[in-house]
Amino acid sequence: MIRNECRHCSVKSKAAKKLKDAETESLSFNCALTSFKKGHVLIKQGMLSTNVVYLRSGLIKLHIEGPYGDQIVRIVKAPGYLGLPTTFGDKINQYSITAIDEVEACFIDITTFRNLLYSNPDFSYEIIIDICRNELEIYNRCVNRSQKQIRGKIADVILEMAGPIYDSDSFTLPISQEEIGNLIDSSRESVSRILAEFEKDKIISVSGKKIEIKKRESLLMISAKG
Amino acid sequence: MIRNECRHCSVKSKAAKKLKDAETESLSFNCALTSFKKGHVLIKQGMLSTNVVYLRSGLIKLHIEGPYGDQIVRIVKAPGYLGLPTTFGDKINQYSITAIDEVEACFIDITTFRNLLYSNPDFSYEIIIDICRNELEIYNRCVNRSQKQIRGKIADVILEMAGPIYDSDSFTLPISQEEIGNLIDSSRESVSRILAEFEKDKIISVSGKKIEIKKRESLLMISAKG
DNA sequence: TAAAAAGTGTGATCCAGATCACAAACTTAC
DNA sequence: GTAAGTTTGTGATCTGGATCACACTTTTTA
Repeated sequence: MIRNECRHCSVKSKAAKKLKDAETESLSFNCALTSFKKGHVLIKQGMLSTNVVYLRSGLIKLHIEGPYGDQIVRIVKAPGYLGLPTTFGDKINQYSITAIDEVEACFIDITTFRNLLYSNPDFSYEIIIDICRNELEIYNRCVNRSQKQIRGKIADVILEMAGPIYDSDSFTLPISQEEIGNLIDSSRESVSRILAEFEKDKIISVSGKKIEIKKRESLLMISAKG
Repeated sequence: MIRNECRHCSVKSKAAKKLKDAETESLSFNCALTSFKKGHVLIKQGMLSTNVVYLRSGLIKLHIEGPYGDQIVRIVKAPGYLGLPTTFGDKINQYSITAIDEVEACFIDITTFRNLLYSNPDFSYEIIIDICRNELEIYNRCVNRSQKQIRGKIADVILEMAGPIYDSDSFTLPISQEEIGNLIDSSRESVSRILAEFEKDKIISVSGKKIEIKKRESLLMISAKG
């Protein structure tokens, strides 16, 4: 399963540029870049964790088992770090991370990760920026989830898949309709009905899990009007 | 309005201990600790921001104007930093921060704040821990908001007020019923009805905005069963 | 301290979307 | 390739909570 060794795989962009300076030593570590297939659980809610996950490629879902079943909080695309909160708090994972696509990732020991943060301000800075972005994303998602109705939320999911996630108007849904329901707080049946409706209105075409956007403007309108 | 000068007011706990060492210089800055009264807007959605806010004391609400009105994302108690995302992203505030209590805060220039992060790993580390905690909080809030029904959500609000926020079974609600609605995604009328119900069942006693918890176990039960 | 504005209580009505109940299609596994 | 499991489609019914409507109370303002 292991594909190759991934030296400094976590140190990218600005931080990476500084690898030549005095701090190089403390930034060096090896981690095994491993690939996992769809469905693999990288982080399991309720379990003790001693690693941060660096997601090199692929898609994951961050989901929480709530009082009434599983809820997908968000879908995250590589690259990025996962499981940071556990690095600091009580180390029991508060959520699960599951691959919803073929995924490449490596596990970085918490201590190594902490040293990295301490020894490299650029790295810390990047992490902070990253988490802040997440924070904004989740705030907006919260507002959308509660203020829009199903049609608008499904339009959003489709646009997000086409846009940030797959970068194409034609893509294969990486999750089931039930999971879409868990992502937008609605039932499997409603998702099915709305998708059928969109298809009937020639806004999208559906064949199995393949979706193609036919009228992007319509989706944008539906998304905007709540 | 200015109460006093607040040297190093942002550098607390571990980071503060290191003030004597070589990095002291870069950590030194003055900021005016100011007090604001209830309703004062510290950060305004849509406006350009060049400051991070350090909240020294008091309570604020973080709220977002969505497609269908204002939604309170969360209520935050001092101490802590506010408005971090704006420090990095496009500098346009994505949300508003409004005092819902008498509040003491100071504004730290973004550049100063960045230097602080760069020059002090302990400080960066604390900030990361802090943001991670927020992240978890907001994830859980998301799940609760969508999986529980009104009774459960109101029970949660009351318990949160009594617990983390005021540390007493008897407190004065810092927000209106309408705002509680905006916090838990429900209407003003429903909040009113549920509070009346709780009072009738002798779970709480209400007089104006004063609330006293009579049967904490009942609230916990209501919260738990969704 | 009176008038205006903001906040609250409570009934009556309505509706988006959940839930139920099956049938059909698609995926795995042996 | 057939049986078992999983995912989807679609009607019929039900319901939590929104919305409307209006009286009452508390707070703010001038």
